[in-house]
Amino acid sequence: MNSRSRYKTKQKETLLQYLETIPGTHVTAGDVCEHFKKQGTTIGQSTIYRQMESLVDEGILNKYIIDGNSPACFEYVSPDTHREAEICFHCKCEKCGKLIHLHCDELEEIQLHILKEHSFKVDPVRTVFYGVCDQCMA
Amino acid sequence: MNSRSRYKTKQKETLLQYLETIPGTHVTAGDVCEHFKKQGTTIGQSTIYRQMESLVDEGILNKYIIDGNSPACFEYVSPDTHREAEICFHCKCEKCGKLIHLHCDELEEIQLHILKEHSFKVDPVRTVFYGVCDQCMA
DNA sequence: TTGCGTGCAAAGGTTTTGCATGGCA
DNA sequence: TGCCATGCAAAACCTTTGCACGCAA
Repeated sequence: MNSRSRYKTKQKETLLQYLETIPGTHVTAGDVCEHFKKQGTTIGQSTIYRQMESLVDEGILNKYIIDGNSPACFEYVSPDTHREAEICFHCKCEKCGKLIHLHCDELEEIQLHILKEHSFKVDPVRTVFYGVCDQCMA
Repeated sequence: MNSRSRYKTKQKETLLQYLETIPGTHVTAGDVCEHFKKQGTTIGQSTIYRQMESLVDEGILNKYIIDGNSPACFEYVSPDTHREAEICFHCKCEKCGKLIHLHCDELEEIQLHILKEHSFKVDPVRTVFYGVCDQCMA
């Protein structure tokens, strides 16, 4: 629940610059830490956790909790695809663990349907469909 | 990924007996541990975690992940509501914590749609829609 | 100068695992 | 008898927090 940051720091800028290069990709906080470590750029992990959390609050990152034990996934949402991401669901295969992006108008209708008929406002960012992917079905 | 248990043990029976008394209630693994500790019945926590995980595999328990840091929630599903649960989705309000059961033909179509168009077989028992209920919207 | 952001290390809490023992079939 | 389940403790894991220092405004 960090409010929007007030200072512009080198770390925050570096982090944001990196995230902008991987739109639509899922990364964990650990992934990001490792990226900077390999690159030689050192940003403390607490800073990464804290900054990413405020980026979520600012709507620049989406945060997905796939399952309780694996780390949370973050995804950069560029300003122009922001609206699109609002109607993007995720599917998690319970066999192989694969995470699939689902992008479909029909799913938008579902949201509307549930809202109107069942008075429930679904949050796609939080919601994950669990099931089995085609490869694992065979 | 524990497969169905083969032996019938006292611990498993005790655990199941307790869970049957609280259908529709959300409990964490920790809650269950504490319950037995207070009651004098001692079941090791590893056993509780392991048994509950296999009960999930057997479809006797549902497991919900509310958010990554808080512990996972389990819910007993009685046999007679089990079949219903197969075509029943759940909505979890993120504000008040209320759990809503959705039974609707349109949702069945969605499953079919995702299966045919996106080659993903959704498991309704595992899948939870997160969002905000009507009371909390006001 | 003020106080926010950073970084390190350590804590926090949940869940998993190794291994010897005990119980079911 | 053979093998699974249990239980304890410790590990593993992700994430948060305390505190002193440095840097932005």
